[in-house]
Amino acid sequence: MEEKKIKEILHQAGLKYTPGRAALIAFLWETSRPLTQEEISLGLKGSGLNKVSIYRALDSFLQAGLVHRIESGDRVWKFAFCGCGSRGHCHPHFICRSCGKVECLTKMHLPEVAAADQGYVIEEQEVYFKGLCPGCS
Amino acid sequence: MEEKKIKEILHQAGLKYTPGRAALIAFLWETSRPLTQEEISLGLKGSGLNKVSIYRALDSFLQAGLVHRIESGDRVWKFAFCGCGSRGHCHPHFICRSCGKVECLTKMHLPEVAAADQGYVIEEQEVYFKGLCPGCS
DNA sequence: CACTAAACGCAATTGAGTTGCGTTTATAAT
DNA sequence: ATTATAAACGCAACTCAATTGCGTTTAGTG
Ligand SMILES: [Mn+2]
Ligand SMILES: [Mn+2]
Ligand SMILES: [Zn+2]
Ligand SMILES: [Zn+2]
Repeated sequence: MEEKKIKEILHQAGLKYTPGRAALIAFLWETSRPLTQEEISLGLKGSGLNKVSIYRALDSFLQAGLVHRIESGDRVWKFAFCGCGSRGHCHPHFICRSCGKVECLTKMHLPEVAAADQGYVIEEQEVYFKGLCPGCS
Repeated sequence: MEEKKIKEILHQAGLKYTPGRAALIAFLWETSRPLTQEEISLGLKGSGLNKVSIYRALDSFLQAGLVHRIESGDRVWKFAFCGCGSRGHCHPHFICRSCGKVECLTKMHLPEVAAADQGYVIEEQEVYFKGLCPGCS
């Protein structure tokens, strides 16, 4: 992603532009798959942020609706860039039980939620498909 | 739940009958809502199992398909009794963003999964609705 | 250039869940 | 009933992803 676009995204979210955040966004963008903090740290190598700063940047991105957060069963969060603006999820995710990889199924859209029982207000939904990915099946 | 039924469930799962496990199953059964280890400990008071033993019992129940496990966003697992036998989930869950309560939407059934892209094997799905429960809306 | 709030790095902390290990108990064979 | 054995249990110590505190640096504004 071009620096200009990243500057625009951060500015629109009311966040300061920093080299670390730019690298983080670019990396999430090009990977286009939910990543753990550790994967991000490895991917960014020296040019990147501190572990704590990665979590804090991702938190602010999450608040701003720039990323979404996945918990795929092992109590480790994964983060993916998401242009959709919604704070929730706009597509289902696939989780491979063998290699643990998580994939955004961006081609699929979540159905409009049918009104639930009386009194319930449904604001967002989260859908996971679990099984084996092409590499593992 | 009657003791006889619990004995039968445990035997069928290849697990020993113990007072602690019986109390655990009975409590999950009567609560019929996903509970954390801490909630279970509080609910069972003195008559119950040690924290570690609760986790170990729940693990074996999970393997046997007697319970299912929910991760509702705060990195704390919740467990609910589930007679359906499947190791996965047979219904969606509702998560209240205000009070944190989780509910099994047993009246709703998960749709048959449409065959995904080539190579993917979908074994189970997990569906969460997030919003406000009747008490919080 | 000066100012300020936001962002950052490091070290220490938190807490849900796990592991090791010695003891107890359910279950089935004798 | 007695014994044998594997499963279940309790306690203490541990793991490790994520958080917090705090002093320092930096981006953005004027
Ligand atoms: Mn996604
Ligand atoms: Mn349920
Ligand atoms: Zn895989
Ligand atoms: Zn609520």
